[in-house]
Amino acid sequence: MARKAKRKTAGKLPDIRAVAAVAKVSIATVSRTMNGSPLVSERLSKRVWQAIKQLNYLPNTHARTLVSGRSRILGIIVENITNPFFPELIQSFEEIAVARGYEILVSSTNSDPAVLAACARRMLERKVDGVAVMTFGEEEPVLDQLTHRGVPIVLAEFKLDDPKASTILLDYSTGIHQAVRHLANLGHRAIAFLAGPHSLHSAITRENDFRAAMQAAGLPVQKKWIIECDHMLKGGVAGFGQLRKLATRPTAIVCSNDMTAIGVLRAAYMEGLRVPQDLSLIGLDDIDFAEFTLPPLTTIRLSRVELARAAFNALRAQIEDAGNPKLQREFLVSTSLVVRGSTAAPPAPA
Amino acid sequence: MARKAKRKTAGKLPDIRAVAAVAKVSIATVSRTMNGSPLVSERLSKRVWQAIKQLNYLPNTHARTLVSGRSRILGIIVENITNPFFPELIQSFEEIAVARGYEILVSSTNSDPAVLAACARRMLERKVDGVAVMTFGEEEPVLDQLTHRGVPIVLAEFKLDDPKASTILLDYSTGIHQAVRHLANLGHRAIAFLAGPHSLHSAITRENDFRAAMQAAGLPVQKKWIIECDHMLKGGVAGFGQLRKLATRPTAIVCSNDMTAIGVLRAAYMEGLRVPQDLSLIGLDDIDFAEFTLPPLTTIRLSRVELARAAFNALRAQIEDAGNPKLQREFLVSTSLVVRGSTAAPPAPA
DNA sequence: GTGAAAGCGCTAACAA
DNA sequence: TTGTTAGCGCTTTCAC
Repeated sequence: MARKAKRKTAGKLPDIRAVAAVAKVSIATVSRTMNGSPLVSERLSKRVWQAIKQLNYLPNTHARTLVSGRSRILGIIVENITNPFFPELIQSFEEIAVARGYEILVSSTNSDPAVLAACARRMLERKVDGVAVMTFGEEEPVLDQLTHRGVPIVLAEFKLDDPKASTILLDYSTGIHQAVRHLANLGHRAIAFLAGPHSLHSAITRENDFRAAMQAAGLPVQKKWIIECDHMLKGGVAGFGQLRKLATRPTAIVCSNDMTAIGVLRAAYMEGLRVPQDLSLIGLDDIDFAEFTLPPLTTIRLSRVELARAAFNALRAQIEDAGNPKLQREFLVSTSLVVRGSTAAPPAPA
Repeated sequence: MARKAKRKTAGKLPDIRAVAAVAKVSIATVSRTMNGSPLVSERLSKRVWQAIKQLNYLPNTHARTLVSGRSRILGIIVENITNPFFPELIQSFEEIAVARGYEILVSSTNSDPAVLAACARRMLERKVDGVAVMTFGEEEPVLDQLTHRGVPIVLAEFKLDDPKASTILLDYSTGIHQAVRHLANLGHRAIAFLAGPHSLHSAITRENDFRAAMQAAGLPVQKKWIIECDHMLKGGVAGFGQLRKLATRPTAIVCSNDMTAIGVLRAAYMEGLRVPQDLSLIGLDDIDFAEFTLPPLTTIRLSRVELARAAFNALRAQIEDAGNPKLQREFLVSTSLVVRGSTAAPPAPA
């Protein structure tokens, strides 16, 4: 008997039954009201909302998820939350998702496949409705875990042959061609490229696009001037160091991302090299910082907002339009050159 | 009858019953095994784990949460994920939390109380076990929502008179005193302070500590040289602009955070002012970028790792040691000056 | 339109 | 040590 009494006693947070009791309706009606079912009469709906307010009731998402099978949680896995590109991406993604009634679960892998696997597993346990995999490479094997269980995913730049996987194609080519042409127009012929880690699809794509752009501009591609870095500040410093050791040196450097470029900026400064007078420099991403470096960085913009929106839309389509055979599964995000202060004509030969 | 058949059919993900069936034990034994109960014999435990592996079974956290009342999710609310200080903090917090079996839910408020309220609400709905509120101010009213429902929280720098609330005290004073003394030793007497927004406790504390440090160093505090900024890059530019308009100008600037200092660096450069020859500059936080600015930024380090650890420990104590009357509810994180290249002796008077 | 009732997958008494 | 069973709070048939 003490058992039954419990139900009535305080201490417990209000549940749907409490609301139903106050509103003098059934719990089904409360549920329907909260979920915006058109079947509920206005009279009852009003009573329900009032009871909800009065009790300060909050629905339990776990119970909801358990029965409905949908969590309204979206995962977003990024390569490295410490690279400002990603927080900016996460921010946009979160804004869009929250506005549409989704929660997000963020994970950063630091390019470690084991971490990725753990993330995927945790997201599976949390029953995410979809995952945006913004790691830009190295991910395929693990991702099967997700798609095999029917969880929609969206990848940047990599097509997975699975109906549950969508792809965001990044058109680096346009931006990189613009960058190389910009440099060529300024008079540069000796242009280096500090690439990202080859474990990333995106890094390889960017590098290939650079080669293509050089060719298109009729410029020679020097093998020694294409150096694999790590997309981090330190990598830029190291890459620049390697370049300096060479007998013949480039007059301009295109970097696979802004962090690398900022590292170069720092390294060049330490060596007494002036940017852009002695060396022209172009980044990629256009993170917020790019505008605040010394000099402000000329860079190839990759819009986080566009990317986030594409990722969300891809997922939403998969989730809410599941049956549709004509589902859009490919999205395109473009890039374009932003000219600031880190590029100029090459120094006159000595 | 069709109903019953369903249970056996494929399509469904394996649940605890499936595991029990394969292992030929009861579901209770499966549950106990997964949760590491010492009651399970090794013989059965082995069978269970094998079945789990065989079926590729993943427990449903929502079901778990629903019945146990604990979600093993920790919320972390930051002021602005776009300020690199916070991703670095989140990264540490996540690492610690995941290692201890917790998931994290991240939210960024952009200092908007309405957003904070929405975050708190969503976290309540997701039944988080605790929340680290790393917004550094403006938060009290909303936070009651959390504590009233028995959710432990930990605040930076602000004591809430609630048994469920813990506090992390940040000892800015030490670092700021070191900074001012460092400047004074170099010969500076005219030192400005670019403060953070007064809506933040931390900003006010930092400002007060600056005043105290100036006094302690026997230096005059000029009202006009204390300017409220916004802790963002742009704010630093603006604050520097205001300083430049003054008839008498400082020879050194201490900033309430690194972002502000980096903004100043940029603005000074645009005006042809050299740092540190013409102007000395000190930041606060020591974000990863600080080492890579031109010149490298002298700054007051606030360890994200320490802060994250303190936040996690505070929460864990509240959650897992709930009953304990001798719970530690105050934690201290220290700061200290890191001298790099943005400080030097003041220019000789003209 | 509304309500009654059957679970969603799991944990935690309690019984054996 | 192991199994049985009653819910956790909600959505969703299915009746009415």
